[in-house]
Amino acid sequence: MTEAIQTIDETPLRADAARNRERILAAADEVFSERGADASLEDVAKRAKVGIGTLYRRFPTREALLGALCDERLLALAANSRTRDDVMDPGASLRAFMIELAIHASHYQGLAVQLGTVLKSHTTGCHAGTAEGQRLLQRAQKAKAVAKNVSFDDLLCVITAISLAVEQGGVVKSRVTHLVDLFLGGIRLR
Amino acid sequence: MTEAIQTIDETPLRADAARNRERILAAADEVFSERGADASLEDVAKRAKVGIGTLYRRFPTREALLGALCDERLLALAANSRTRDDVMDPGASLRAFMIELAIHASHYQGLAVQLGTVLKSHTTGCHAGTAEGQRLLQRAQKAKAVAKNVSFDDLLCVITAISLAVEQGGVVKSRVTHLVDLFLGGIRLR
DNA sequence: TATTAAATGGAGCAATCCTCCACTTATATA
DNA sequence: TATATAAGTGGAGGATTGCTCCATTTAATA
Repeated sequence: MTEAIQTIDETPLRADAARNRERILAAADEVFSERGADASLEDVAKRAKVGIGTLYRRFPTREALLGALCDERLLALAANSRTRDDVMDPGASLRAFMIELAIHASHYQGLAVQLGTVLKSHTTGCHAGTAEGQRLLQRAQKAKAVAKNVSFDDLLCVITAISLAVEQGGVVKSRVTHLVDLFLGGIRLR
Repeated sequence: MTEAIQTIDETPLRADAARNRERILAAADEVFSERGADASLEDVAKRAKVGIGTLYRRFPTREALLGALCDERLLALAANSRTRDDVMDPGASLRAFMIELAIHASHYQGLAVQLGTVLKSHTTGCHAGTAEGQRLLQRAQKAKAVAKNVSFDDLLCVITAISLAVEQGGVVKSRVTHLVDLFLGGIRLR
C-alpha cells in the first residue's frame, strides 16, 4: 500500500520525505473525518507533527491532498467494479458503481462539492475511477441499457448531487440508492 | 419593490437603516456578481459605503444576505409559475419551474451549494419559491405525471446538482434543460 | 568523511470573519 | 421647537486561516 499511490510521478522521495508524506496523509484523514474536508491545514500539519511548509511542499493545494487521500479508495472501487462484470448485467453494474461512488464522495463532510475537481487531480486512483466510470457507461450504452445522449459528465453531476444531499441531510445508503434509482428510471410516469 | 421584500418582520426600520439596507443589497449584488457568492463581506460593506458592523447588524449571516438577494427573483419566479397553470399541463409546468430554479441558483458563482440553506432563510420569496415547488410536484403527482415516491427534497437535490454543474462547466441553458430532461425521463432505456 | 541537493519548520504577511462598544442620529413626545 | 432615548453606526481589534520564503538541517552519494 505504499509505492504506486503517489501521483504519476518523477523522482522517488527521500526516505524522510516519504515518511512525512504518509504521516500527513494519516493526519489529514483523521482531521478531515472529524472536522470535514475544509478543516484547517495547519491543524493537519500539527497533527502530523510536521511544519506547515512541509505539508505545502508535498501537497500544493487542498485538492491535491484530497486527491491523494481518495486514491486508495478509488483504486479499490474501480477494481471492485471490474469484478462485477461477470455477475451483473451492464445496467446493474453501472448502478452499483454510481452508488458506491456517491457514498465515497460523502466520506468527508464537504468532499462532494469538490468531487469534480478532485477527480481531475492526477492520481492513479482518480484516473482509474473516471476510466472505470466511462467504461461502464459505454458498456451500458452499447447494451442499450442507457440512452446514448448521456455523458459521463452528466453522471458525475448527478453523483455529486446525491452525495451533496447525503451530506446535508445526513442520510444514508438507502437515500443514495433511492436517488440513483430515480435518476436511472426517471421520475416521469408513462 | 420596497416594502414586502424584508424578512417576515417585526418593527419597521428607521429611515436611515432602511436606506442602508438597500445600499447593502445593491452592493452585495454587484460584488457577488463579480466575485461570486463567497466574496468578502468587507468588500460589500465598502462598496455600500457602510461600516462592516452595519452589514452584520442587518444580515447576521451570509445566508441571510443571500436570502434577501434571492427574494425578489424567487417571488417573480413563483408568480411566473402560477401563470403557467392555464397554458401548460402539470408535467410541463413542473419541468419549466425546475429549469427556471436551476438557472436562478447559478446566478452567482457559488450560490448553488447554498441553495438548500438559502431557501430556508425566512424570506417571503424563499417561502413562495418552496411552496410553489411543492404545489407543482403534488399537482403533477395527482395528474399521474410524476411518480409518487418523489419528494420535494429529491427535486431540490437534483436542481442543486444541475446548477452546480452549470457553475463548474460554465455552461448554459441548453445544458440545464438537458439535465432536467434526463432526470425527468431517466437515463435507462426501456 | 565530505559534498550537496533535498527536505524541513515556522516566522510572518495578508485576507477574512465577526464582535464589541463609544459615539451619532432619527423620531416620538412634551 | 427642544429634548430624551431607542435605534443605528462605524471601525478598531482579536481570532483564524492560507500560503510564501528562506536560513537551517539531513539523507544520500562518492
